[in-house]
Formats: sequence, C-alpha cells, structure tokens
Amino acid sequence: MTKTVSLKEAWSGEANCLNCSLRTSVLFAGLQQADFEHIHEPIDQFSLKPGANLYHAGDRGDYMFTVRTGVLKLVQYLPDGSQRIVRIARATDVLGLEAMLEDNYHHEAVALHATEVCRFPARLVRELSQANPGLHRELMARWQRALNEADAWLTELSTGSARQRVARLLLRLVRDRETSECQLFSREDMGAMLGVTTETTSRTIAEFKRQGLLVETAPNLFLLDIPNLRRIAED
Amino acid sequence: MTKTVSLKEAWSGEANCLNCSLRTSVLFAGLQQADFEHIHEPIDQFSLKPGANLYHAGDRGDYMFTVRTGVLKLVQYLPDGSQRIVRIARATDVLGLEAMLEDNYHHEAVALHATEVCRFPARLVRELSQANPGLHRELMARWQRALNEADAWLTELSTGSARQRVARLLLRLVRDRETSECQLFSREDMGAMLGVTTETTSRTIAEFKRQGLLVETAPNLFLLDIPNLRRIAED
DNA sequence: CGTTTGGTTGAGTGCGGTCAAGCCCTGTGG
DNA sequence: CCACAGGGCTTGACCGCACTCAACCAAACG
Repeated sequence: MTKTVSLKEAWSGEANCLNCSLRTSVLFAGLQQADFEHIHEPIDQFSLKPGANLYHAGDRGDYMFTVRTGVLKLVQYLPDGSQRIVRIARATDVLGLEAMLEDNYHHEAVALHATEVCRFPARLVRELSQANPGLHRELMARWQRALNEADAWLTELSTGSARQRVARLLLRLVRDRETSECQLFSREDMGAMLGVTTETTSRTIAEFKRQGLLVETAPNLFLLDIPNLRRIAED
Repeated sequence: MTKTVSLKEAWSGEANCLNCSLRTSVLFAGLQQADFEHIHEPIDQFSLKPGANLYHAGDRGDYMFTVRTGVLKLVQYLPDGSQRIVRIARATDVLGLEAMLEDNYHHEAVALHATEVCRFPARLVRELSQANPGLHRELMARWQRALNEADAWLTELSTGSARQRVARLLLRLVRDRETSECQLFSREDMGAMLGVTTETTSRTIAEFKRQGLLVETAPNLFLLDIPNLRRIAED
C-alpha cells in the first residue's frame, strides 16, 4: 500500500532561507540576518511524489519540516489496524513539532499531492528558540494552530451526516484561497478524514457532482458552489 | 441550561505555590524559589460546583488555570447549535494555553464534578517563560499533550461502533489510576464526547451494567471490568 | 493486450438516530 | 406530610442512513 520512497531519492537541493519566497509566513519569519549566520547545518529541500512517506510514526524525531507546496496527511492507526487521518498540512505548515521535545514522530506523514518540503534539525530550533523570543512565540503559535485544527476536525469533520461532513471538508479545502477551485483527494483518504467509508464518500461526491455543487473543470480539479455547499454544511 | 456562577462566588483562597501539593507535576514545576519571589500578583484558588462555568469561548484570555482536583469539559459549538466536547481536563492539566498568545478562549470550560483550580495571569507566564528555559519547555510539553489528547479523541472516541467508543472512553477514564473505579459523567455529556446520542450512550452503559462489565459500587461510582472492556474496545 | 487500481453504483442489512413514554430521585410548596 | 414538578436515566418502536459485500467501468500501466 505505502510506496516506500527513501528521502535520499527525493533530495532536491539546499535551501536558501534568507531569500525564501515563503520567508514572511514561515517558522523562521522572525529571525534576523545575524541569526541565519549562526545556522551551520544545511537546510535541505525535498520533493515528494503523491504517496511518498516523509516520516513514520515512531521514527526518531531529529528533524522538523516546513511545507513549501502541496499537501501531506498525518495518519494514526487504530488498534484494529484501520487508519484515521487526523490532520493535513499545507504550504507554510510545520511538521514534526513533537521533535522539539525530543519525542518520536506521532504520525505517518504521507504526501497526497506533489509536495515540496524544507527539512531542518530540531536541535537547531531548540537552540535558536532559547535566545529568540520571536521564534519562541512563533512555535507556540504553531502548536496552537495545530490544536485549533484538531478541534475543528472533531467538531466539523467528525460530527453530523456524511453529506454535511463531505461538504465541510470541501469548504475547508478552499478556505483562504483566492479561487474556489480545488484538487480533491482519493475517496479512501477523504473517508479516512471524515470517519466514513470509501463508498459513502464516493456516493456523496457523485451526488454533489450530479447536483452541480461540484463541477470537474479538469481531471480531478473541481469548482465548488460555495454558497450551496455551505447550506448543506450547516444544514 | 448552564448555571451561571460567577467566579467571584467561587473564590476559595490565595494559593501558596511554593508549598503546593501538586508542585512536582504542575506547570511551574521547574521554577526556583527565587522565581516565586518575582511573582507579585496573587494566584487565586477557586472551587467549582458541577455545572459551573470557568470561562466562556470568546472571553478575553487574561488568565490561565491549573486543575487541582475534579474534571472540566472543553466544549465547542457547531453552526447548527449542537455542542461537542473536544477534551476534558483533570488534575495537573493546564487550561487556557491560548492566553499565552493573547488570544481569546476557544472553548467553554465547564466543571463536570466538584473541581478546584488555581488561576494565574497569562502575562506572568509570558514573562517568566522568556527567561526560564524550563518553563518554556514545560509549556511546549503542555501544548503537545493537548494535541496528543485531541488526536486520541479523534482516533479512539470518534471512530468505530458506539459500543467501542463507550468502552474506550471508560478505559481512558481509569488510565494511570491506581483503582479501576470511576465516577461517570451524565449520558448527555458522554454522548457529546463520543459523537453519539444520549439514548445510544444510555443503552450502551445499561447493557454493560447488565453484562457485569460495569458494577455500580455507590451512586454513580462504577467498577470496571478492564480486560473485557478492552476486548470490546479493540473490536 | 490483460492486469491493476480507483471510482461508481446496486442490493440488502443493521446500527444508531428519532420520537415518545415511563421510571426514579430530588427538591419544592401547599 | 403528601402532591407535584422537573431532570436525568432507561426503554420501546420505528425508520433511515450508512456500512457491507459485490459487481462493473474507466483509466493507467506493464
């Protein structure tokens, strides 16, 4: 099921944080030029194909990651072997915060679309954050953001009918986007996000398409009828 | 529905952190005697009756809280008005972490049992954490703990059949406890934790009682058959 | 080409939601 | 003291949504 692609194969260069295009919205946003000069270890960039694994649950958390483009899912397994997606990460999101606490990773991190990430040593962040109130604060903000997401998944994506959940997921995918167009995930993954089966997800998406709430403008690219989806989401 | 009890009525004294009985497991565990001397603002203790509200979603987050005894629920409302409990807080847990970021509270915090909390100004923690790597680290650990809880609620308490969810909730309530005895919540609250209706929760609990998985030793105090509940929880 | 993988659709069933009634306990007021 | 009301828990009857199992189709791929 999981294509195993070692990160080595996915290496795509060394990052230049100082001139990073995401500089203003990224974890290191608050750092000064002088701080960057204290970064001796290299910060590498990786490209992940859909299905590629960034890290496994239980792996030693030596690194943290910033998503540059694309989407990854964070997956946890249940005692009975079934899986549940507990969060997704997109551009500017940080992955592996638990590495700050010298903890192992808590999830499987798997790319859903073509994805680029920057990797940096957790030790580096630990050191910088001691002296750097801005980074310290930014870290807390990241944790809080993850917590907000987790709460929202519980209240919005794990509550109500399947129709409502699918609608809420769709709306969530285009929030804070300029366009209402979005690339969907596999029905299986969407099901694992919503706590419903693949078939139910497929049926619901198909129904939305028939009702014109969802228009496929290109293969696997959909335009959303936001107002009507919102009606369904709130019921 | 919500009994409104102002915190003023619930005031039960001024805390003595240095000699706190929870000192070793609490947010301020890492502080030195010298640090405490820099705390000028008073740290107050409060007693909450079941149903009493500690803070409301949207209130200014000027304070953070440590739970001394008892249990509180953190509640979020859905667009349609129904409520979902996203977490519970028990002894040594910290409430209102979002106040660190000068954010408003994100939940309703309501006591489920008789509860005692300590209240301290968020500003105090912000200041202390600048200079105090231990506290800094402890804060991150608290955030991570909350996140772990959130993930577990999603995978354990919002997935699977109602029987499984109820069993998992019960097991969760006695984890890391010396005894397998525990005080349950109202069926309505348990339902709001599990994403099922009050009736389904009631039926399931009643069935567990008939099957001897749950023995009522005193009014609303239950002894759990952990091994068999675990069997149900895992399938 | 056949094979595989993901999406869709169908038929049947059962779990859990809904609506409603009844029970027990507590508190309240006549 | 009893009558009554109210809230929380339980139980019943009914129904419908979503799960299960299965077939089928289209696109991708060797």
